[in-house]
Amino acid sequence: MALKYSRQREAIKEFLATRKDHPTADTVYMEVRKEFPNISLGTVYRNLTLLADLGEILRINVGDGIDHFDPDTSTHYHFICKGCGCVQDLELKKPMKADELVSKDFGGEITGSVTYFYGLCAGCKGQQLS
Amino acid sequence: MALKYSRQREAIKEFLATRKDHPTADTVYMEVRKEFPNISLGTVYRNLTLLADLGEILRINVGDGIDHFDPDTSTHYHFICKGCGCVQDLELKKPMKADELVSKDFGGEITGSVTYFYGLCAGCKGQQLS
DNA sequence: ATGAAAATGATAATCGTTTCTATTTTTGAA
DNA sequence: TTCAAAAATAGAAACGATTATCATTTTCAT
Repeated sequence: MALKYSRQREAIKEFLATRKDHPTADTVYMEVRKEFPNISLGTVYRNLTLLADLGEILRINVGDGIDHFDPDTSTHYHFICKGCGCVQDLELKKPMKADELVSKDFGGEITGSVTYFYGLCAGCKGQQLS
Repeated sequence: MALKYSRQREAIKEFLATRKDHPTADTVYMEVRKEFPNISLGTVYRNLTLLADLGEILRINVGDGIDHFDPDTSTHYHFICKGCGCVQDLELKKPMKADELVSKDFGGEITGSVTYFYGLCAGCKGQQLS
């Protein structure tokens, strides 16, 4: 199971690095296909999963039932627009220390947490009808 | 689109009310089938979706790709065990006011947020091999 | 250059969920 | 209590995202 180089995987990683909009596997497929016209959708899925397992990218679950991928693995938060469905990165005044908030009578062990924010993005908020 | 009574919907709602473990549609199906042997899986899905839309139950997305359902619609948090996959309710010392944390330069509007906690439940923590 | 290990493309399979349609229930009014 | 329209059902087919299969191609240490 030693990792071997592949041009397709490199193209997938490089494409994702240029995007801040958290594309889906299908979007990655459509774009990378411009460079590799007969890359397989299976190859895209396989490599996205591999990169996520290696910790080089993030797989995020925004609630639309489709996996999105994020090249930024640093601690940050996500906002999902209920209007257009777009996914944006979000700055917090101070990062939440979620595990410190948990009541002590919880018998298990907290190792992490994920928070998603919902609402209307700047664009959708502007074109709202009243 | 006026709502009409149905025994199946009532059975689904009643069954869900007895459970604190956030069952999936399939689990609900298996259980309700004991009372209605030829209830359809489609009926279960249709009613769970309807009840969630009415706000009588909660549809939760724990990251395993399967929708779970929660009869408790009050503000509370969820913990997902990485060991056994179970979903538990979680008490916080004080509820998070997530939207207050968002930086002011965010142009959109935050209407809500969801937080999931991950780790090992009490049971899985106990039987851990070292 | 060679061959084993890994990756690929193409396609089939899987699985949770939704949709379809003909039939049955519910419900309110005659 | 009948009756018919509206809503709900069972059963099955359809769907869409993802994963698995497998024969072929690519990578890379020797």
